[in-house]
Amino acid sequence: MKVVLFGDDISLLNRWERFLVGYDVKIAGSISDGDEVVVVDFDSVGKSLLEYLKRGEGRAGARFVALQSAPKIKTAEYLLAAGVRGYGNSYMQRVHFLSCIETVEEGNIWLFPEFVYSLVGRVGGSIRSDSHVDAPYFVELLSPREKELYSFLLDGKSNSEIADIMGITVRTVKAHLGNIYEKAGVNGRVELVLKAKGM
Amino acid sequence: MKVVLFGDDISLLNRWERFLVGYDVKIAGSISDGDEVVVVDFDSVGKSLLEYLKRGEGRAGARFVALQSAPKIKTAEYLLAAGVRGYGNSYMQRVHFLSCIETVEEGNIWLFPEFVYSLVGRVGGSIRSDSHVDAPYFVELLSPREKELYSFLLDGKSNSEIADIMGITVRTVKAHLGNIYEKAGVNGRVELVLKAKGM
DNA sequence: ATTTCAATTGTACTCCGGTACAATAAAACC
DNA sequence: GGTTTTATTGTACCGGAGTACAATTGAAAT
Repeated sequence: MKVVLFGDDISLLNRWERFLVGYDVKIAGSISDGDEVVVVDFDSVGKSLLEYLKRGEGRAGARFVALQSAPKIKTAEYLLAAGVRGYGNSYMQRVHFLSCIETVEEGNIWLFPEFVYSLVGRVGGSIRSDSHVDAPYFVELLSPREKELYSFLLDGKSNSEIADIMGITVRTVKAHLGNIYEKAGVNGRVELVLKAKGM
Repeated sequence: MKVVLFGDDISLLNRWERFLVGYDVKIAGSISDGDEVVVVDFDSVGKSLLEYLKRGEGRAGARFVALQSAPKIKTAEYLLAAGVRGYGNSYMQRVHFLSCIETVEEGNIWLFPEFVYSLVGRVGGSIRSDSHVDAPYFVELLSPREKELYSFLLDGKSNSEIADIMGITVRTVKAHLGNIYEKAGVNGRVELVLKAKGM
């Protein structure tokens, strides 16, 4: 995954770069477009980002994350409308910073917690306290060992990788998988993964 | 920070415990209240949690995070209304899991990305003006034909089924798939589906 | 005119996944 | 005690998926 950092505050860029050990990181002199997550220091170069987005350029690949020292709800709304995928605090902890990068890389939207909270507050009227909780799901029917294997499968592991991790043979992996498919009512891995989130 | 894990699924509790290296972790036999983050396997002990929350006990200290193998928006709404502070996927990656714990510990609300997205959608047109946010980013890079094929793949169709539907040969299906995998940066079907679902 | 991209297809091959035969042993349940 | 479930494993086989070689054609952009 490629991450581009953009801003005038060198110490902040260095901070982010330190968080991104193991990632393909570049510090950019200007906004450009590519298949990458672009983290922008909104305090120093917010104008450039807004001009760039207003011009409607570069909608093909880059996912923008705008970070600000004191994030505001109004700014969040504005940036979301402009197409930014992530917005939050420049100085947030590493774990949140990485979660933000991964979330945006996966195509989702990442927002600072206070904004999420405000969204929940705004739609509170439609959050019902008597909502029906869904019926049992096939995962509840799995044996402990089957569940363990299922989690590795959802990590994208192959049968032989799972066998290594769990200290069993590939043959046993297949046996468990056969049981899982039967309980889930599917015919193979792809169907199972599709079912995993009710897709 | 104290984290309590509660559920009947031992492999899942072990998974979470592995993520929480460096934290003060306890695996609980029942729900109790203290100044701590309580992570609950909603699939196995959801009833207990709901009963506990309905009784209105323990509002002083514990912050509850409910995780489920297939999180749903309705359930998110229900649990939020009941006072749960975090809700998401039992099998999410470590970076998101830790971010969730930290966010809830800080007094904020953590929600799985699809729900955040739905909240953004509900607040309305003052935020959303950009329909391309709908799709995972790589989808925007696909040609029309590739997109069409992608949709059938997400329906769980095999290569030969897709070939029949689209009136092309299996060879062409494979060629398009190869292109899609390259644009998505994955090595095969399962990885693609996992990526499509943001897991 | 040239280049690039999209769409299509063939041959060939390897590997992985899934299933069908079978089996044993232990634990839990009736 | 008998039955069921869970966990484990072997042999064998087939088919699907994915990739590496290659190619042609048409449309759009330069």
